[in-house]
Amino acid sequence: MASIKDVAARAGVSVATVSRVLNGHPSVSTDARARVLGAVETLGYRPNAVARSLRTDQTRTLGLVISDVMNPYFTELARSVEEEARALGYSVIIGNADERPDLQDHHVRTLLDRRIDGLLVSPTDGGSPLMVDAVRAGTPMVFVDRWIKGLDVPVVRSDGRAAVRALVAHLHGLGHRRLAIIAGPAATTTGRERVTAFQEALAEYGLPLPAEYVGQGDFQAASGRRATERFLDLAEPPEVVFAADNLMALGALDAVRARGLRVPEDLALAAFDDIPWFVHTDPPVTAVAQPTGELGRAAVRALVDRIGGGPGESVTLPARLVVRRSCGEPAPPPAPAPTPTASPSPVRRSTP
Amino acid sequence: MASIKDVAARAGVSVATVSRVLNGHPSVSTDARARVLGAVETLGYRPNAVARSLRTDQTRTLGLVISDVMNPYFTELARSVEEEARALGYSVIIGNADERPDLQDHHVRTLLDRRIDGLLVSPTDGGSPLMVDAVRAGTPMVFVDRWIKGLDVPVVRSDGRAAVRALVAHLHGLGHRRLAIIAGPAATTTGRERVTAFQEALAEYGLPLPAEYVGQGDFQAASGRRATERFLDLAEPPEVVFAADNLMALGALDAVRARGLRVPEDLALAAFDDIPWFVHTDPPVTAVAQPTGELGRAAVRALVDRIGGGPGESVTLPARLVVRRSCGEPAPPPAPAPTPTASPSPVRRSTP
DNA sequence: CCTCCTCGTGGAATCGATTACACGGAGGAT
DNA sequence: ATCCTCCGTGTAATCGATTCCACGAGGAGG
Repeated sequence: MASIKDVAARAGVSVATVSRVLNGHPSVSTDARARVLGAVETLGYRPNAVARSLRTDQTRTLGLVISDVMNPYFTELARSVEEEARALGYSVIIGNADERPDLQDHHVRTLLDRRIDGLLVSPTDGGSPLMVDAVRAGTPMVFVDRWIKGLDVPVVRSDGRAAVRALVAHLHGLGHRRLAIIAGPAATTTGRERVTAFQEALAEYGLPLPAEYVGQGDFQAASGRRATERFLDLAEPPEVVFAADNLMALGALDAVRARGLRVPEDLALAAFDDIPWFVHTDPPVTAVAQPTGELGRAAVRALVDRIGGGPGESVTLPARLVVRRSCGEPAPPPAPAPTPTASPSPVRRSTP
Repeated sequence: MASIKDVAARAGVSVATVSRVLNGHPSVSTDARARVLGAVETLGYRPNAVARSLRTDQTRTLGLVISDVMNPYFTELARSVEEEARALGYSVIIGNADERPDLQDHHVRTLLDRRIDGLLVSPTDGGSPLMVDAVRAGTPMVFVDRWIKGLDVPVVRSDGRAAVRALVAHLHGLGHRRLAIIAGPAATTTGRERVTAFQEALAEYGLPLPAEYVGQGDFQAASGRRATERFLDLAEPPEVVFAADNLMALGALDAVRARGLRVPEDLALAAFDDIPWFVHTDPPVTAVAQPTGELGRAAVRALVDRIGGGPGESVTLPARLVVRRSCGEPAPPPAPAPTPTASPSPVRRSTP
């Protein structure tokens, strides 16, 4: 592989001049520039990013550590992050933590070793010492979706409270009174917040949330299934199950089907996180939709701002309710337009 | 951030000794080793991977360029690739080409600039000059799923012919005679192969595949929708549509639903690539399942072998048919076991 | 005509590691 | 007692870029 020396030799100039041409420095004669460019062309020279990074102490790379790539929500997040980063001249290295703190640490460590310029994290747990140290050591970091308390790190996330309130209103309007939730891990902010939001919304209608109506899940399909089975075994099972993420909703669907029951007739179902597949399930699933793409882009912008020495502002965007058939709403009439029915429920604009 | 010099100073040894301790060289006294390890600990030192890569000319990083991260098949592939790579001591940088040759080139170029040790590609098109040059220049490369003709690069993929034959047998047994296919882009091997396999299987039953029963898609949902609409507009529409990937199957489902028709009563549906969601769609979709995880792992092993100077053997694994309800098969009775019904159709072992 | 700037250029230091080579001392063989 | 081998260690070159500094040439201004 040709190096800058080869280019310099072929162009009859010094490596300094080659570097200047490549970096657009003004102090280069037209003649020298042309010769260098010619040599670059004929040699097919490409600068070695490793050497460049060592010297400049920047890699123009961002790290993204997410909890589960197989979760469509995070897949979409990763995609929007990469797009925005590319637009700003950065590459992204994705680390998949699979909801495992040890794997999360592995990826954070590897990313740090590679001297990425900044780190985007959706923490799996309450915060490992490693991550805390990295923040203290001054690694530019931004949390996305989930976050860790007590760290001075910008957070980019969505506020689902209004949408959850709209969901409860929708359910209440359909006559449902016994509502249950499958919670996420208590170690994650999203795991706790969604339960709180649900509980608060229920309170507005004078509805209780008994302990046996709170299932414990881990954001994976299997746990949603187990929790739902437990609900169905109750002396007085709930009429509705609200799953705190899309995979657990899938597990719930499994559980209902395995017993030969039907959604929504025997048990209604709603989910946090909307994904394209929910349009095509049997029945289509009512969900709280996050502005995933926006979140990813805002997170990258905040991180790049931090890297540049800025404050890196936190951003909170509102989620919205998407009503489909899984809670008992009559199906929309078969229309030429196949797009999912957006709910007419109130949608509040964010204030960052 | 502490460097090797700081460690050397604190331990009272030279940088060479520190390096030797870190790399497990035998020629270090127990005393020196202890002091170095102590200094590493107190300073929280971590070797700079950038500097190390520059010197050793290896990054212990693999590049993976896939056609579409939002496609669950590729997501799963990426995940298994990362797992196997991690087990072998490598990191993976994923590039998402979004089925766009220019984006694919962008990622290949970036990856090459970063001096990744090897490249795993599922080519979007017939092969850009960039990729051809990289191969000629000696970049260790392995194709996975799709490949490019005429290059001496190992290919890890699955052979769907037996499964497609089993599918056609299944359809024929259900009485279907007018079978259509939504093909992938002709520029991809998988786009062409799946049509050929389908056509050959039809021929075995003396069934034709008229030109108007071959829809042209691009592996994205929208194209599946358009192709299906065209089929439905035909004077004599097909009884079955076979989509060459899962996203186009989703589009087909959309199209059928948008007309107020039903699957499988009005139009049966089958797909190439099985994904977890097909169990939960309305109706559950019959699909040809690739051993995705195996493919990812085999691809990594082949690539690492190449990197080590080995030949990097090609691998072909058989796909299998998973029968569900979208073609008219009666639903399996609601049983406690929720796992998808595996077909009893013949499965051939591969010969690499 | 001399001085001073500006401009284009090259030499060399530098980033943080790895590693070839040299060297001094200890221990074994003769 | 002498020589040869290891062994542990340090010095310094090296990877491929960027960039500070110095230097010579040429033009402008006095």
